[in-house]
Amino acid sequence: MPDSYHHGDLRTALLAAATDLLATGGVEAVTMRALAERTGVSRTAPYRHFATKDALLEAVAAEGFAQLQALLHRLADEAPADADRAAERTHFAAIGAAYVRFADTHPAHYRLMYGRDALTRESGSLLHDAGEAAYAELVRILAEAQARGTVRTAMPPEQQAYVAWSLVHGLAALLVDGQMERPADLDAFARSAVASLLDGLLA
Amino acid sequence: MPDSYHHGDLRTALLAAATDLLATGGVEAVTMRALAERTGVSRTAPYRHFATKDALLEAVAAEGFAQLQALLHRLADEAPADADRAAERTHFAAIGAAYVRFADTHPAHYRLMYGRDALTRESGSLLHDAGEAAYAELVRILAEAQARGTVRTAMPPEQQAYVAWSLVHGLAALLVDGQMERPADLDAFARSAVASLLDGLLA
DNA sequence: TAGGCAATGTTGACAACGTCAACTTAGCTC
DNA sequence: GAGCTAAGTTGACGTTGTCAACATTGCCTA
Repeated sequence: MPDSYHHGDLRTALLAAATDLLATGGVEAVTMRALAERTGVSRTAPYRHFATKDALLEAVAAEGFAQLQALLHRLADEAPADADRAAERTHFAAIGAAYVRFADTHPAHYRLMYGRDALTRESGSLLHDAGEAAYAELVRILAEAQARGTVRTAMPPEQQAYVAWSLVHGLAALLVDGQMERPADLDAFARSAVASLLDGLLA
Repeated sequence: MPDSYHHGDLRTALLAAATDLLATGGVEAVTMRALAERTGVSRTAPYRHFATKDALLEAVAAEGFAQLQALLHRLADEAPADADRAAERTHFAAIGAAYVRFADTHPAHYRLMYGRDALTRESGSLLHDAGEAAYAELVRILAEAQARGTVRTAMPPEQQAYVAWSLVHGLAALLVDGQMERPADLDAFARSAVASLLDGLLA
């Protein structure tokens, strides 16, 4: 029912529009008014669905984390059945590279996910939980590998996960923030970086 | 000469005030008007010294990179004279931990340094050069170790530097963005993370 | 089937902010 | 001392986030 007084599903439309603007023009391009115009609605209509602009951005960021988590989950399930250590190592490297590729594909979105003010990140918040879930996925991956016995190390999986996460996130962040010269073969570079770390963790 | 029409050294005062506001209330607290008030000057006076707010923030960020570079430089020169590989490993780990500590001590400043829009990061800009210099410091550290022969690896130092930088930056970023639960002993955690990576790079 | 309530959307207004234009002041040079 | 220029001031404007008051609709109930 176009042109009706009520939109139908403004909330979803807003998130979609925000994601779009984000990809096109960065966070700065995401303004309440622009969103309203894009969704064909008046300036303040979005406030019926999001208390504040920050809340809306938080929801967008949370969506990003959900996607990322789903990606990791999918890849984790593709673990080689007959896992020897070398195969597992390669598999991990592939996951890490996929993580970096995600950031590389959605740079503005990725920045938003991690750039939100730390204050809006209190426990129980949408964003906190979404980020936590993505991290848990990493922990799970490492814990399963330890349980299978292909990977043995002194560090508990939670700690390992932080270290591994730091590496891929750092790589992604430097790339996305334009701080790093883009390697000729990003995928290969990410793989070898993760592989190196893995070798170290297992030493 | 207080209360005089001319301030004397407004540019410096502005940078100091900005750094202060940044530490106190985050980037959001840094507004042109607040800076003017802090330095006892009218709203638009800052524009005599910085063409735009972005330019001012860029200068603040560049100062941060300079500090970070100086820190790394100082630590690099403290390399153990009779370097065997174990000592060198410990030394690297200490540098990495210091890097993380820097971010932890000046969280908002650190975020500003890396969070500037990639567009303002063109070659030749203040910020670009400052970041580049800090990175060059890392490359130098690793190149010297390779030259001394204590560290041997297939990767060229520039690439190694990116990997190492990714790890410490990732750690710092996760911490500063409130995404990581703060480890009980941050310093020890950072050290062991860097040490693990090193082991891997040398394998 | 009519009435009413709650959800959703609209218009008008405001304050904060970045920034431009026009004007003023002070210090230094010739 | 005259005057140029760097540095500072006031006034104004457009953009943005957001509040308050009002309008419209869909749906639930009597």
